[in-house]
Amino acid sequence: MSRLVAVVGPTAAGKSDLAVALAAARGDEVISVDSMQIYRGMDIGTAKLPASERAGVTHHLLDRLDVTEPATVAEFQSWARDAIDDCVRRSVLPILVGGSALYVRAVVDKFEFPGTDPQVRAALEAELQQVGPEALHARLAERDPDAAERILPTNGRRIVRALEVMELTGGPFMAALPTYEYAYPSVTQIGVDVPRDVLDRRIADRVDAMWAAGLVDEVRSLERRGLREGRTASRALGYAQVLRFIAGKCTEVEARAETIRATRRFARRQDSWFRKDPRVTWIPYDAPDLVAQALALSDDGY
RNA sequence: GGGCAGGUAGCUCAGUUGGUACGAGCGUCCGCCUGAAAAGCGGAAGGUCGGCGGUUCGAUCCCGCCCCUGCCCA
Repeated sequence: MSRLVAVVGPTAAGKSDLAVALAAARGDEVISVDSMQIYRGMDIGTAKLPASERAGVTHHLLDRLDVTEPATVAEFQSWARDAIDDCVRRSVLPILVGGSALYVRAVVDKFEFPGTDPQVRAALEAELQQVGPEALHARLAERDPDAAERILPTNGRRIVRALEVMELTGGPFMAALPTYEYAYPSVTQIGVDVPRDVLDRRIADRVDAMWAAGLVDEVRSLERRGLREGRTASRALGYAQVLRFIAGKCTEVEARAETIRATRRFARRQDSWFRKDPRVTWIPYDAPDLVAQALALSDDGY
């Protein structure tokens, strides 16, 4: 019987600290479910907990990829499941911490990804550039009306993926998320609840702190390691903006302001994603007994 | 005291040669999302067009006065 706990919520809510506290309390381990902390060298901008603040708790799935390597959900899913199995085998409770909502669901829920093929993908993407999303959408409508119905004609990305899956599998593309169904016998999802105005402030403060901590230098050195060519890594909040600044496309002040704006937007997207999941139990971020409450919830699985 | 520019959506600004504000970007709110998800995409709500008076069938746009902001002159 494998149990697991997941700490979720928007960025800057305090998930990492809570997860460490939970793990430290019982000698358990943390599994990071984060699409950007997976990158080596992306530390400041991803608010990766420094080893010194991990209280000796083992963290899985940090620093796995090079900045030039693309990250993908499907791949991450299998890594995370391996990490979970590894913990379970040793009778350690895996504590997932994740702000990447789709990643969390892909790990925790029954979630299967059809394959992918670089060739097919590249061809479709080239075509998207050429003819635009509407034309591709029209084609999708012929071959898979249901999918076309669910995907807006302006969303090139999803249209390409749908067509790719069709070519690969010959079957239709499930253009909708699966129902909530855990892939493990006992899962506890704990949400860290922060009011928006407070969160907005925390985000601004954190971005300022990142700048003070040397984010710009971090990006410069990662740029030398190919960050700019990294498909996913180059898009990370803060990194994308600093890259623009370094390229002379905006001022440093603008880059920082834009990072704050973009992070807030992101936090709202995360929030609406996690709020939708009725299985999440929310705890106020400033509850004096936050850790105790979370521990109690974690025990419900016994 | 005089001159000039300006006062239009929460913010920065377009615009109407007088006929119900086509506004835009950002922000805000809401939603979608299956191999880029810290990505990608969509929808909505916001305005007595600085105030008062006048001209006019009708003024945000014309006239007068006033208030506010910035710059210049004295």
